[in-house]
Amino acid sequence: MSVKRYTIQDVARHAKVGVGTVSRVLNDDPKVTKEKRLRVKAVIEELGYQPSFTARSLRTQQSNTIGFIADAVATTPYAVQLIKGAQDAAWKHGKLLLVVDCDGNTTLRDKAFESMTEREVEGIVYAAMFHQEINLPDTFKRSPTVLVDCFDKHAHYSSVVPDEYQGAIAATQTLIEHGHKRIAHITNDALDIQYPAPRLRLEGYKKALKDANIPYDPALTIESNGEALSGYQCAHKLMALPEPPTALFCGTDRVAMGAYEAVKSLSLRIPDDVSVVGFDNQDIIAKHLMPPLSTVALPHYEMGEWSITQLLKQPAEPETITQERLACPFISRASVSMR
Amino acid sequence: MSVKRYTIQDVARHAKVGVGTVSRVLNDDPKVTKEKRLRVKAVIEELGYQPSFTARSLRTQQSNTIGFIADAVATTPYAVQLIKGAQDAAWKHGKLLLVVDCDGNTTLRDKAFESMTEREVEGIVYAAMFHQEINLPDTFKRSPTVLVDCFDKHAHYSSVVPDEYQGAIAATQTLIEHGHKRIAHITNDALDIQYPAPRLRLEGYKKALKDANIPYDPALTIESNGEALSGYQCAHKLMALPEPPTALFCGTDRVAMGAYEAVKSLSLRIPDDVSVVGFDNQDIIAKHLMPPLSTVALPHYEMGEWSITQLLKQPAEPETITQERLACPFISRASVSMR
DNA sequence: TTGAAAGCGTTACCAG
DNA sequence: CTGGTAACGCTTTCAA
Repeated sequence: MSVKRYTIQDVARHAKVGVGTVSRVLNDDPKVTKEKRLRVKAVIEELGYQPSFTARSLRTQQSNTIGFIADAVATTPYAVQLIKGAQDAAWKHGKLLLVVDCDGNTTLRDKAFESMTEREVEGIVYAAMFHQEINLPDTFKRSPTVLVDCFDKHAHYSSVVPDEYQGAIAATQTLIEHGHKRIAHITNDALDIQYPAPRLRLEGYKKALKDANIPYDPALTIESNGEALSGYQCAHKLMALPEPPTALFCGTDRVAMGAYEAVKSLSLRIPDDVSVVGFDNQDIIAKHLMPPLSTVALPHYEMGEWSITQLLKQPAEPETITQERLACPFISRASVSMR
Repeated sequence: MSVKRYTIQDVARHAKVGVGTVSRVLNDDPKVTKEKRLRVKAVIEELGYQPSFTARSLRTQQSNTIGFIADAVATTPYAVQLIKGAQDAAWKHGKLLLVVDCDGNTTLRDKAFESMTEREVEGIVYAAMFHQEINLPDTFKRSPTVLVDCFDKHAHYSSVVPDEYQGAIAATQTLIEHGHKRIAHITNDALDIQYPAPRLRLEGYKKALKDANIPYDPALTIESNGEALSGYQCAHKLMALPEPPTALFCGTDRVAMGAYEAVKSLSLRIPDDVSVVGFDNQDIIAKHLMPPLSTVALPHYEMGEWSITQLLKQPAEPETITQERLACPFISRASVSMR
């Protein structure tokens, strides 16, 4: 299978030049005569020579490799976009990603970190699979690291998270602009637990209401666990209210999926009788629901991209720790209509 | 940020031994006196010394790194399981994965391949995101390569694909065991295109019917494009038949999602009035549909695992090219009931 | 502009 | 058992 590899020596010998010259050709050093350059390139071509990245790394002390540690890819489809964004950004800089998913296992996480620093990665991005506070051991400070979809209590690392608050405002505002006044909100988790997403989404919802001078009616916000079944139940409760909502702002697309089921079971139509918007933009749900679901997107790809960009400019300004919030765009499909 | 790294020389000096000894300690070479071993270990600890993987790679000529090229991760949530399976298997052997998603772009794919061989990866796994035939340039033969969820026309590489045929048999059989005789099949793509999945699933369906002595009724198989809306339309056509089916075997979970919608719009109940089974086991759909969807799972995690295992045993038996088919287990949820 | 030679941090061989 | 030293394949001085 894998053939014997030629070395720079072989190339030098064949081209009858010194290794230094070959190296210079490889690195596009201008001070090589055109003639030798051509000769060397010809030999490289002929031999199918490929420089050894390892040797180069050792010599230059840079690996052109970045570590990507994912928290719990297994349970979420978001990871893909996150990795993709990071990977594309890395690729643009000629770097590759070493990916490991530690699946919530902190021992594995720390070992992965070690394996990566051993390989002299130029930095590490640590990605959680949903917005949360995390606690990294101090070891991580030994390598530039940036956090994605999570943040460190003590703000020791740069981080990027979705702007849930703004996203919720956008969703609610859309509903308001469509003439809705009784807008319910099904939260995507119990509010007494400490995840930021459900809380921020609720606050965004309230803020949009307030800005539109619509009084906040506590009866219209109801807690789900983020799953479809729970969404179904919540929507039922909501629609059974003396003065039922005309629009449902669901904390999650999955919840929206359940809500769809509920309003349909009541022989009501979406969006004619009730408008619904989700949160997360899980393609597979949002696009395939009938009608397709308007929702707000989590900027996973962008967060992945941002993390690498941030990492790569870190050496220049090592002490700049940035906490970034990226916008959650509203994706308009067909589940919202004029009241 | 990243601190100055100590070298093996530093450790040797501090411990007052030769570098060779330190190296031996690092590699658990038994012939080192306990005393020196301890002393060296203490110094390593004290200094926080980490061996340079790069230097080691250069010297030993092995990178302990495997390349993973994904075809089009972006459009599918399956990728995650695939990567996870591969990564877990690699990790067990002390290897890490260099991941790049080339998004269907063959130029990018070939460049990624090159970047990887430059880094002297020990092999490459190339993963398509759905079962298909592919065509890799000859360059790939320069490194041990194994194919996942796809295969090479000329069988130049080992490959692993899901056993769609067996999966379809399992699904259909389950329906038959539940007393169904009029079982429809909504294919998950036009059958005149050359993807293997829809064809094999159809064949499995026919085979199961035949084994149960149920005559195959062409009116009961109908072509969808694999999407929910199409599934909805197909299901409607099917249910409008003079003698409508009592069970729907959908070529895709998404199709099943549409089919659910259709049967519900007819005021029929699942599974009481009609049973439905899907294919793919897309958690996010299958688990959250109401009722939860019985379906057949694609063995993505296992395929990922298999690919690495295969790769790592390749050097031992370089000429063994294996074409593997992995079982698609039937996942029983709540959408099938006794007739 | 170029070739020779000195490292980069390991491992592995070779004396001792 | 151990220390010294020669590679591994490259980049980068340093003279010429």
